[in-house]
Amino acid sequence: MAVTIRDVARASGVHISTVSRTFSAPHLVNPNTRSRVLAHAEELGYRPNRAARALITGRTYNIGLIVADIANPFFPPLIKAAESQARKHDHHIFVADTNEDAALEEEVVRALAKQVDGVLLVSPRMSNTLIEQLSREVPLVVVNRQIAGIPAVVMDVARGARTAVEHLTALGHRHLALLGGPRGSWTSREIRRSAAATARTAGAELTIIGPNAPTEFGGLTVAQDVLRAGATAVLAYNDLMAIGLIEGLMAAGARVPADVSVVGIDDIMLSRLTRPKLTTVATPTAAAGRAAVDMLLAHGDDRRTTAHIHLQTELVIRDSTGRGPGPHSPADPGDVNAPEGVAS
Amino acid sequence: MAVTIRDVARASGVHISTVSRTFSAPHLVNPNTRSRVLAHAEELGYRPNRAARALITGRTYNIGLIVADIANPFFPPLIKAAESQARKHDHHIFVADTNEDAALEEEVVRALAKQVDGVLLVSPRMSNTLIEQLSREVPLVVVNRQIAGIPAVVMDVARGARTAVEHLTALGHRHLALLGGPRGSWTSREIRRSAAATARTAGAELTIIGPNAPTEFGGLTVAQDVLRAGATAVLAYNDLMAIGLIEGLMAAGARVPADVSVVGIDDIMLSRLTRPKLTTVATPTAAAGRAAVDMLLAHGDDRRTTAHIHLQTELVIRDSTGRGPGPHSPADPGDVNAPEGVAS
DNA sequence: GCCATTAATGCAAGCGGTTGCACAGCTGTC
DNA sequence: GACAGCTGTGCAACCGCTTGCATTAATGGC
Repeated sequence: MAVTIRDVARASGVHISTVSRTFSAPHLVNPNTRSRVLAHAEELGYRPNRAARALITGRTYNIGLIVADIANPFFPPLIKAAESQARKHDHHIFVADTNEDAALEEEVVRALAKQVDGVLLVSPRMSNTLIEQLSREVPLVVVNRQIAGIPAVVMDVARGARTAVEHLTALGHRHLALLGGPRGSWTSREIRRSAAATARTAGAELTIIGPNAPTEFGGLTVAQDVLRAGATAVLAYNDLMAIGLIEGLMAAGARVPADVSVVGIDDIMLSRLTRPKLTTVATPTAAAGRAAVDMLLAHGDDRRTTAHIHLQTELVIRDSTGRGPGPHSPADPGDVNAPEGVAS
Repeated sequence: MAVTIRDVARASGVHISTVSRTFSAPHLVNPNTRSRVLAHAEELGYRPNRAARALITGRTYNIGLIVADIANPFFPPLIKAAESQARKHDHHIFVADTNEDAALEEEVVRALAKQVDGVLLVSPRMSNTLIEQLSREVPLVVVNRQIAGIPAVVMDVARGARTAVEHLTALGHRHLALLGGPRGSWTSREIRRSAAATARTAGAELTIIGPNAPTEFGGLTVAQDVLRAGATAVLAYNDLMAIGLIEGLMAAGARVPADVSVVGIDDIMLSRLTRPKLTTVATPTAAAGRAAVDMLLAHGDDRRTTAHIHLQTELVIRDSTGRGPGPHSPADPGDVNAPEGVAS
């Protein structure tokens, strides 16, 4: 049915090994022969079977990409960038969604291991130990997690969280809440650590709420907790939770940002479009996707590339944060509230 | 390095064919032998190499999924559902993003053909002829396109467009605009055909604007065209364009829905969260992803499954549509505008 | 108790390629 | 003109696995 190397060999009157070399070691074949073979290959529509090739060479030209939830708007830009970068290097991408389930992550890595050159683990939920173990079975690049000896791309959320908390305390907020992310999230721990340290320095109180599902619903359901805690400003694990929280706060009669300020993390497309527009910490997701693919492909060359790439984050101030009850720092503009802010 | 069938055979003291049969034809091997082999396989961490198996059986247990733009929020829920459904049947999914480029679609299908059992072509931009040709090289299931002889999953956008236009004319709008989608989109043509027919029946005028990029920016840039045309209601090819259009209209000083009503299509998550909340035609994207995978997997059994599955759409009335200048149908509630509608 | 079945396993070819090695023909050197 | 050294190609083994066929042992019918 499909055209194989044998068909091309027969048509060109050469041995299959010559056809093989025409594609994988062109300098070893006579230019005349080569062009004849290429012509016949073209005519027959021949394409080397990558799986067959991989059987011998060990290179599949495939990459596995494992994410917690494709439908979470944080991931698609990363997937898109990774796919595009991979294809630039003639690689294809397997995408798997683990539904925030650590056990499933392990299973999928193992299932994919044999048919990929490496796996990108984005925001994994499983333990470091397990990741280290898996990295002995298949080349791994981890995004949003730091593990000694494992190549990683991390976004500097700690700095992002610090900037966000400083923004809030500068606005005069003295009682902050932090909505934690899912259990097992390195990012969530980083944020908590950094936010706690920054709040302490600023002399502000910080109530931790969570872990929570990193979804709109996860934010929606803790609105009452935030109000009950008496916080006037909230930093959420991600934008989705921040948006859900705002919905929940409004439903409870609280105004954002007049009564409660909310900051998200990620700067997903949504954040510009909700009302009030969300103040958030922008994370370079596309760059992370590209960098992770690059690391994985470089990995093949020198075995022990265990570098960690750090990507900067940036606070984007929009309309969901405003003055708190305390004195605000004059350095910070007081009227960050948008004129088109939601009606009170 | 990796453990192969030979390692398991050696450990179990049987021939490799017995190990092979233990996994792919268990009824042919003695229960005692089988359990012994399984025990050793488990212990060694053996997993059959799917690529090697595929070489002989022709079944890869992989599926290709080709979309125009992963970052377009319409696609992720579909991808997620397809991936989940595929994994339920022990298949993995290659995801490729073609950036709305028809030529790239063809290239990717061909590149993937040898290592998948079939390809899901979601909202393809290439020609029917080319799709027919490709379907002779690899099993294809098309989503959002109808081609005789090719299995397809289509969402009934024609009906959705009709319902949307009827909604608008019932509100008293007499001059409508339609924002077309990208060139090559079957959905876009369906919408146009249906909207035109419905508008004619209702005696309303319909201005067609497009083709356009199916993005927020694509909607934003045609806001002026809409105003210039004098339309008081707009049906957009998708929610993203509708949202961009609303931004553009507001920037130009027009109020939504007071001056112009806007209806989108898709009901992406965003649509509930923007202000005003978007009236839109909900399309069953997750169901489409599942159905497409099911069709592809069934395809293997009886060769000529060329059924077309039709999925229903539904108009979701929110806050972006309101009364037009003409008489409105009493059957239609007049006060669809939300109380929290954007300030005038 | 003999023969035809049947059950369980081994053997080996082959899926579509790659690659180390052998070999033939040509070139250039002395 | 003999020989070393290329260059270009063919040969055959092999990657990890499946599968038709052969082989052997055990079973059952009469």
